[in-house]
Amino acid sequence: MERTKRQDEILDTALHLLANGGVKNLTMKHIAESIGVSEPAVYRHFKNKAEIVKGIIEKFDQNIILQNEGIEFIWNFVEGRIVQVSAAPVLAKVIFAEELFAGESEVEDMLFSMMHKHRDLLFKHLVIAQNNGDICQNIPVDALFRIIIGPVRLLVKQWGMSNYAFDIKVKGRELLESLQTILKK
Amino acid sequence: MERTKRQDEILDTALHLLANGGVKNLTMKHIAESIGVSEPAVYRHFKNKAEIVKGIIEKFDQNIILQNEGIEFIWNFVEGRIVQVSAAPVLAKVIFAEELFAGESEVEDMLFSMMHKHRDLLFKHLVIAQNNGDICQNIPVDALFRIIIGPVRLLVKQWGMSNYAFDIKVKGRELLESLQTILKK
Amino acid sequence: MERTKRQDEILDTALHLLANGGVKNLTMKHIAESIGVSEPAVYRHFKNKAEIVKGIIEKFDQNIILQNEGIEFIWNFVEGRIVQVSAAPVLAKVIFAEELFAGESEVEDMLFSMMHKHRDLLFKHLVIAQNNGDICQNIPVDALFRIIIGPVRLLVKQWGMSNYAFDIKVKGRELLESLQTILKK
Amino acid sequence: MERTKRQDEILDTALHLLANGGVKNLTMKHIAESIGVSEPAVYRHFKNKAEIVKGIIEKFDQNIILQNEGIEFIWNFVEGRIVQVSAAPVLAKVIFAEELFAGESEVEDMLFSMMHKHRDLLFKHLVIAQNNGDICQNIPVDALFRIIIGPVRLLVKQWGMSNYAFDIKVKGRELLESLQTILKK
DNA sequence: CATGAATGAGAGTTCATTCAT
DNA sequence: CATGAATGAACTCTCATTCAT
Repeated sequence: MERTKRQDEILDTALHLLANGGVKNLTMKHIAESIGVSEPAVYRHFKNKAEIVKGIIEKFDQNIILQNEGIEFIWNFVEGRIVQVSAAPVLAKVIFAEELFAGESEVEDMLFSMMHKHRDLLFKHLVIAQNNGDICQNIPVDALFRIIIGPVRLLVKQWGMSNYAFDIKVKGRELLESLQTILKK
Repeated sequence: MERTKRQDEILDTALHLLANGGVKNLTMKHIAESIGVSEPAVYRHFKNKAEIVKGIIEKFDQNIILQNEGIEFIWNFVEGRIVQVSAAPVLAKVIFAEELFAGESEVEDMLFSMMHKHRDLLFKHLVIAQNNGDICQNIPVDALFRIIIGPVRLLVKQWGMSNYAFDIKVKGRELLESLQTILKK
Repeated sequence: MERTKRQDEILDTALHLLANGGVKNLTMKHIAESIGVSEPAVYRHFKNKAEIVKGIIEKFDQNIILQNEGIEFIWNFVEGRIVQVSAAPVLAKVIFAEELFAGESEVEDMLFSMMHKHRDLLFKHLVIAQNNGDICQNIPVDALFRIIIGPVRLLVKQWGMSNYAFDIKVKGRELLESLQTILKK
Repeated sequence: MERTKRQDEILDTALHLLANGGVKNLTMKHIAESIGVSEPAVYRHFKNKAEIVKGIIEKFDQNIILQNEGIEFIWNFVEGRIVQVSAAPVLAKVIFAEELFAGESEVEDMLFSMMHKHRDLLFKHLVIAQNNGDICQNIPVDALFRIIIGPVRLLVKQWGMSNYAFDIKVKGRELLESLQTILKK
């Protein structure tokens, strides 16, 4: 889905509004004001507000590097999230806040399927990693999944909620190494 | 803060509305309708909507059993969360959704200080556990914190988002044991 | 369907707005202004604009006197329309303007079933009248129906469009007598 | 007023929009979409929306055959309406719906003068017919006018509202013969 | 302790129209 | 001859809250 310059501008603005002030801050009026046009002008570029929200969600979808396999894929995925978020800090405030869109079923579906896509992918590579002996085999895959992704989500959330009070790259690396240490064998 | 019967009823209703339909579902009108009174009647029991939201947040505060120390405290805390949530499933849909209240600074502060209170407590006992040799010492405390709490939060969230599709007690136990396994020594 | 005083006031106002200025004049803002309250206040009394429109339509439904039969019923019906309209002249401007509500399917259905109810009733009594020899028998019932109702509708419409430029009771009586004259035998 | 091809296309499209969905369906956006151009493009061909509406109204004006006189003219006029409408069925849905344009005074005037022109013409020939003894003389001319035109209007309206559920030529002929029967002498 | 009625502010959206290109 | 982008005005409707009863 190709986007015009204005569409990108709107999505960017919307993301920022969402990050600073939550859902109740994400209004068409605020979007319009932020980019300096009238409200109806926004409708030239997005059919309605829902389309804008969906546009934001699409930004959450990390470009997963497919060339890796097994344990490599896992750590790459983790690192990728940290890089993605540190490159666009506002994301930290909303990327794991699925509840923000509760009640808007179309958006909920998007998020749900995105979550499942990622989970299935990670599961697959976790199994490969276990079979290759690159990761501990004495704990179930779903626990493994939660033990890896849970901390990453929490780290990102803390970074956002603290208004970027620490260096997420440093703490991200620290977390990654810690995970590698305890999940070895 | 003592609560009248009606106040409890309102908070309960509000929590359910929030869980099923998100923030945009938590309106004074819906609250009033759900408990079968008029809107002004709700104002007899709570000064305004913000007070209701704060009342909900207070419910999140887990009653922490203070008699334990070190590693015992940690695992108890984790188990406590699972018990709390399985006893009141709607909590699963909102308890870790701090973003829901973004923009309402008073509420944000409440959540922030609650999070910090828990974190400080866990930090303290994690240090004790490390000093006692009950938990691995080769990873930093904050990483340890994230590796324990992150997965718990994710588990609870998945349970809520899946509409309680699995037995959280079983998966909670599984997660606890996995954490104990990998964090030993 | 019992109506409160305010509801009657709103329906009355709405009817007048519709009559003077057509559909594009029938806005919630105009209704609110006309009765001297704010827009939201109107929503206390009607769930939405559609309910108001439906309320107006219900007013079109003539109270049909059931005690008559055959030819008596027919002429009574015709007279009833004239009386109804002369008692509430604004009706003349909208009562036969089914097209006003085109596109609002729920309202269209209401109008359609009301039209059919009246038509069926008149058909029944026209047949009785023919069997009794009170009306000419050499023309089909549906033509008879159109020859009686068509002129009544046109008369009412002309009265409304001319801004009540003539005495509808006089012209109504004239029309009635003319119909009786030509449809005799 | 000569019309370009594009202008005819626009008027045709507009007429269809008006017939299917009423006034609220007749928007510049819909017109533009229906003929596959942008909105500003429509303004190349008509100064504004009012001009388009006026263009539609002009289509209502029946080409009256002037060679007939008296009773011949009357029946010809009636037949002409049926032919006109059966040739362009969408007309049936709007041609007698003067209320559709209520509030747009310029358009109202057009309709009013068109109605009067036809009425005056028919009056003139009705008088001739009465003088020639071709039609009953014991009822006033305006009643006669309503008794002839009223049923025709109703027939056309019923045909449109029923979505052309019957053969209007058959029913039109039936109506015409019925009128001729009862108005004889 | 509760209600009916009301309100200002603001939500998302659509309208006819204009202007630079 | 056509478009993309924009706009002021207006639309229906919902929000949290207040006040007289």
